[in-house]
Amino acid sequence: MPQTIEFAHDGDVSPPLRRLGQSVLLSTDEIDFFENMQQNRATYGKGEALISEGDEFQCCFAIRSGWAISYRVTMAGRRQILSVYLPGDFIGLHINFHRTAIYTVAALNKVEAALIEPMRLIDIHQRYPVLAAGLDWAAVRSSNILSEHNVSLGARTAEERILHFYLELWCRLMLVGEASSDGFHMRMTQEQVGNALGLSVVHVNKKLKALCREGILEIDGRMISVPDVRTAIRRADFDAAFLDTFRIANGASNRKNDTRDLLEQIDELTEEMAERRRESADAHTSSFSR
Amino acid sequence: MPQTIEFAHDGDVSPPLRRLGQSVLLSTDEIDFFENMQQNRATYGKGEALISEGDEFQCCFAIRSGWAISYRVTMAGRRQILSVYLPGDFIGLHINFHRTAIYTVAALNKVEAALIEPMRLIDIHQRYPVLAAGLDWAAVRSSNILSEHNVSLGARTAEERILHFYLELWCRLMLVGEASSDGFHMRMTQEQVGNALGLSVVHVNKKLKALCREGILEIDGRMISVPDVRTAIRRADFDAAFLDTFRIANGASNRKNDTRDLLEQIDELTEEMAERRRESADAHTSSFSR
DNA sequence: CGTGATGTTGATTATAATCAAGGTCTGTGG
DNA sequence: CCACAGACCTTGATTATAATCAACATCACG
Repeated sequence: MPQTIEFAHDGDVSPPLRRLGQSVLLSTDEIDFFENMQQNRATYGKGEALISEGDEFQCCFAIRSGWAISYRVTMAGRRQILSVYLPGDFIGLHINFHRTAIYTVAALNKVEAALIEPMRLIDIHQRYPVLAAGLDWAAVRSSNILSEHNVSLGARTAEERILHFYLELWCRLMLVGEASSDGFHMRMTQEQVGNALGLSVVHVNKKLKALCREGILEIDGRMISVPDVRTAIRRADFDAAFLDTFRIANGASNRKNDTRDLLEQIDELTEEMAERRRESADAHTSSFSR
Repeated sequence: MPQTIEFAHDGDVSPPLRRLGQSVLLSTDEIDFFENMQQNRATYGKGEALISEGDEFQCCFAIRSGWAISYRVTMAGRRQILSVYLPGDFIGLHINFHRTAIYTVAALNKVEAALIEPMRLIDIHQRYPVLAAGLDWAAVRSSNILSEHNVSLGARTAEERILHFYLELWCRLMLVGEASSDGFHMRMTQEQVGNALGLSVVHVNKKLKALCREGILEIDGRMISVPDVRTAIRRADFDAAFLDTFRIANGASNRKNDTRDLLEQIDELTEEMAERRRESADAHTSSFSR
């Protein structure tokens, strides 16, 4: 009940709350508490570090606007981007006790974040179980995204990786109302995409061009659109299950209808893919080796 | 206080408890509760699935003995191993609410696991905060390991990946008393190593041989040893920070001294590496682009 | 024994990195 | 208003890395 009231005007809701509200049914009490909790804010300019490798996590961040990335640099000097944080995402959840960061987090463009002290998180777990479940859920989701990236890096071709990555960003942005069925605004350079996908800039560029020539992607400056979602999903081996899009499709929301429809469509395609994958997995062998 | 008593005879302690005891100081109450919680057990034969992709997680697992892996299969038929679960590890932590698994978990050899229902986990979070913190910690660690694999897959050469992986397993096994400074028993085939590292069997084999020829690894059947830890760590770009080995080095334990010494030594080397990495990161540029 | 799983090796091919050079666009200061 | 610098994108040529293909060796086990 409180949900529909709140969601009647999505615009008044902070992106982090919107994300939580999608996976969990919050009471007005919890909503108030959570929104009030975001008073303590900070903004970061392009390239500025929110956390540096080796530092101690002082608190958790909830992104209210802008994009951020986490990355590590190998001794050979190669940079690996580990995750991309979009509006509504949390950074450093479950840092109840001080821990040193094993990666750096930096703003890709101007970022506004709410700072959430560890005490608050403990509070939540004791007093607001549903809200706590939502946060746990967010942590699990980010772990799932990490797993999916592992699959991309280890078992997909350059083309699949790139397409998969763009589809993932598109879906995640739609879920927080920052993209429509028309496409999305890409805020990473091709070099950064390469650093996320373990590919060189040059290779990213060439495959991107090839995808455009084939009509699978459309790129106009930094605007990305996907003319034929169905083939794109197939070509990318994209299975949206790891993003939990389906939960939203069922929940009430005043999200523009075309966006919701598209997400639903993607979920259906995902189902098909999953089935086909199960079949081929069976065909592989009875045991699990190879 | 209770900790030293318990740890006076490590052998009587379940591997999962041992792992938790390393990161958190448990009371006798919590220890009793946790050990009693593991009555409900199951064993799985080689290749048997603990969880299948698409299934709903019914409960969380705590590995008491044996090795397990989680993996996904792409539509192209490539298998990507996401994580390796060793004795003392948890699978599916933070599954308070039912979720469908996005990967399959299968036993590599005979596995004995304790089944922990979601209710128990909620119990723990309400009644045993320290134990809960230990479990949270374990979840964060497994996420960190996943991140490290991302770095390997995206930014390290085949040789580095392989060496890094072997060093990781060795350290993790030492932490639960399943390996010594002499080396460890490898329970994965080269094909499985390839599936974990995004490499073909053939390539794994060749690089492994090359590492042996160079005297960096010694392989006798399935026994692996590392003659010169220092160079191995350097060659692998190995930074043990993601495994939290240091915590143990400080804690009381009757682990064989040579093993503890070795872990301490590895942590020191890790520190050196981290410093050098920070320097080169600074040298890179003031801003973060490239 | 023979069969299947695993490890080993060389030859060939494919994929992506690296190198090199130029192009476009944007913001800045003269 | 123009010249310039810096960031980003684009393209072709060359090289390196790892995949694939194809045998064969070894071992454990029924």
